[in-house]
Amino acid sequence: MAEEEKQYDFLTIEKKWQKFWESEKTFQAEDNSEKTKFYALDMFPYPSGAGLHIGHPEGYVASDILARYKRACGFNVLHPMGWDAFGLPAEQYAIKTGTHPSVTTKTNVDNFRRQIKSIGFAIDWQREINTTDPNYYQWTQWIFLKLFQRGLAYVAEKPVWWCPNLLAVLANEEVVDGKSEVGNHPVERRNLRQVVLRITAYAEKLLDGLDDLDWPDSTKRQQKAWIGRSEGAEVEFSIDNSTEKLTVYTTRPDTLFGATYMVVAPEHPLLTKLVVPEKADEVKTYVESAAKKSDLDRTDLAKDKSGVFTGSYCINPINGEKIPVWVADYVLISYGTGAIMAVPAHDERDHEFAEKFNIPIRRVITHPEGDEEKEKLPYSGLGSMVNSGAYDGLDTNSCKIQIIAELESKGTGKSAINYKLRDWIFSRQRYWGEPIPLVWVNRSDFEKAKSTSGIIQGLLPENEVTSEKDGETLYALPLPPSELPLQLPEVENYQPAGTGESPLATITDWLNIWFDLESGKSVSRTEPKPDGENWVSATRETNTMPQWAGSCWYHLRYLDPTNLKNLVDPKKEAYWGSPDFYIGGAEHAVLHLLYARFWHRFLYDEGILQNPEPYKKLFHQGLILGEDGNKMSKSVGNVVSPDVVIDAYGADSLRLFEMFLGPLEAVKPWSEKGIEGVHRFLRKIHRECLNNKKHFVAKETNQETLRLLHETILKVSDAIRDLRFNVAISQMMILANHLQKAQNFSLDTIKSLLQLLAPFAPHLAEEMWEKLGGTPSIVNHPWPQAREELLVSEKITIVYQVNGKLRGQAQFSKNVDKGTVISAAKADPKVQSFIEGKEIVKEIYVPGKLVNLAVKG
RNA sequence: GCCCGAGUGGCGGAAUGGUAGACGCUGCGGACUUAAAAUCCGUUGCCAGUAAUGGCGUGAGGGUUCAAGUCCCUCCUCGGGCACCA
Repeated sequence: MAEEEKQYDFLTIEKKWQKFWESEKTFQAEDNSEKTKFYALDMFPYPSGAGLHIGHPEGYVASDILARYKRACGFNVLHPMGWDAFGLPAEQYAIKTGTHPSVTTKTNVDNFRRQIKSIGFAIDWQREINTTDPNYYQWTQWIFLKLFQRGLAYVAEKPVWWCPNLLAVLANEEVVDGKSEVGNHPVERRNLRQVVLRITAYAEKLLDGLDDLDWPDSTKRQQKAWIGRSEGAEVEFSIDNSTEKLTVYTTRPDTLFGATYMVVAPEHPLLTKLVVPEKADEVKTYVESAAKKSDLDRTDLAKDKSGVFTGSYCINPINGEKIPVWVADYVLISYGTGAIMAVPAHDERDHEFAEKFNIPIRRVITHPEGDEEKEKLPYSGLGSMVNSGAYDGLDTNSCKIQIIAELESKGTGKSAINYKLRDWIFSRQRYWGEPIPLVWVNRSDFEKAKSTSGIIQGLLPENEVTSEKDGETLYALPLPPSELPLQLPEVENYQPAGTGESPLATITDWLNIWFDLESGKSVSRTEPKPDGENWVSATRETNTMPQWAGSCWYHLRYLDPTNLKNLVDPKKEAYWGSPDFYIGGAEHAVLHLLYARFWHRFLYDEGILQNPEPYKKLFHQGLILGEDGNKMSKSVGNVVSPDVVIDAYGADSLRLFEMFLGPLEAVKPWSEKGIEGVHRFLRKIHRECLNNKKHFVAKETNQETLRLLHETILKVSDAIRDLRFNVAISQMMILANHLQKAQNFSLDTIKSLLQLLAPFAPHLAEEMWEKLGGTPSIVNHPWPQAREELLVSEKITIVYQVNGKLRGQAQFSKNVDKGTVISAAKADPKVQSFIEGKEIVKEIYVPGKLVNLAVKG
């Protein structure tokens, strides 16, 4: 019987406490609380069919430890979970099997929820959200309409990745090495009608906002590079024998005297006017071949530059020099003005091009240290100006300023700022996404909408949004909030239209509607036109939103997940604010985190939120690799499922080991043997807790035990705050090993250890806490406080070094003076053998730590 | 090519400029057991030595310092990001 009781029956224990937490609502966050809030957020998962693998919980365990720790410290903690459930896999499964994506999604969510619950997180499940729930996505649509109203959404033909196999347009991030990320199919470029969000309008704000964020430096750097701000000038070149002007953007106006040719991108609007008749055929062939190349080909061939002379010349505004204009695909139409002045002496790309086509290379900057003649070109650094007329002798930076001033005074240039950031293509030609709540009408109905008083009138952007369809210009009208959510219609076939339109384009009774310009109501055109003069014929937008949309604002919905009137109640938003801790993979460093910042800042500018930034503190957990050191993947067959691990060792062992594996941010391999180690540790805790012969009720009497306990409290608390969970666990192991060896120990001691352990291994901690007479839940008991005065012992060990090498040590009372220690060190026989016959040049004493004798000879 | 980050035993990893290798895994030896499992005890960086002990050791080389895994410079390897953005 005794034997049986000592078994660590983790499966029973874990189930028991998960039930307890659920029925007692232990982790329910309070909306009206006097307490300080703590909001821990995980990047919510896409519920795939494959279920959770061992990497998913890593971040969740980390945030859970913080959540439980903060709770024990008296905070009102919010730790929610939800599902980013729109996305391609469910849609592709639907195409294959005809199963509605919502069915697949529900199955997958149920499985993910079961798995996550089995790990025992302190999650407030009453706040669970799902981006595919119409009650959720109506607010995603609502935010879109706000963006539309403010002129931040428009429609344009955009070259996008088209995958003939998936029959879908792919986002850049879904294309890896010229293949689709899903399925690895070839992709090509195609111009398609897209809804676009004007994120570039927020470039400056998104850049500036980074400074105040407590984020990993590398992530901030990535966002900075992605936004890619540069300062320079726009310079206007007149075209010889033409009234047209060619404007270029350059970051190096100082090198203007070194411009020996110009380049326009193949797509440049002035190109046709620049080409002289003799060159027409050659240029036409070149432009056509460039158009056939994808961006990938164009960058792949970066090493081999190509281009054609147009036959035209520009006039350099600074010196009147005539310089030839070329067309070359190393200049991108999408950046700057799509044209450059080429300075081969001081730009690597221009240099390569000039060498290939024998264009003159003129140095205008000397290297500050260089022997001018021997110096290698291109040189892109700073120096002093030469061959630059009146600017000779100036340093690069002042030359920049003065040349811009001269151009400005002549009206042929001005300083300018450019960004690499492009507008965000926000539409997907797919079924399984949020429908975009716009309808399209003809010009006269649009004019009528503008002059019809009613709800629509007030929701129109300042500049109309138009789109060409079958030669006709259509005008976008928004649905009013009262018509949201615009739900996905049922379809029979999930296959995209194949024309580059989504499956929604094939559902004519959903697509074609009567639309009331006054109320924004709509009915299918399969019905008779309703009475009233403001009903017009319209078609719905058939694009759906990208998966990023739902995740742009989910951190807000957790604060108020069931609110039907507002995206979030302002009072709740004021209390909870933004997450105090946000954890997720570094793969989202740019896209998700930039898009979410954009939306959040926009909502802040709209006065809906109190704070401009969504995620003040961000952390990326490192990847967990397979036991073989490779990335876990089905094809390699090294995937470890949490279900299997929990079955064999329990959720507590899983949690503990994921944290013990190494630093949270590090990439580290899984190890089956390793989890046995932490499992043994838990068994040891279990055994020591139940070994009541060793327990006594009075305060801890063993000074060493007491000291070690408080050292452990201190170290574990610090380590949790610093997210150094592996170190925290090591320290608890040290204490557990000590208790195991001790004759006996106080109940206080072991109960304190259980409290420290509770955030890591909550089930076992609860069970043992209860067995030792504590009232559950353990998280409701205040976190132990370290008595630091106990950590200063009466006796200190001082180390003797000779020339920095350890040669002995001795114990002293803690108030010992320098002289005593140094003489003791010199008297030490071992130390003596190393200083004998040598001259002591220096005596170092680090109080309480060591003596170092520097000797010579 | 450019910008980051990281290199510590057989392995995962610890170390406010101050005793390198905590803690865990593995291996080895032992206790308990009829035996095994579980548990416990000891040991485990390398070289020399029976041992005491000594020498060497944090990717390589140099430097700063009484003292360097830690700071500085150069280089190598690995990982991540960007990559014709003028």
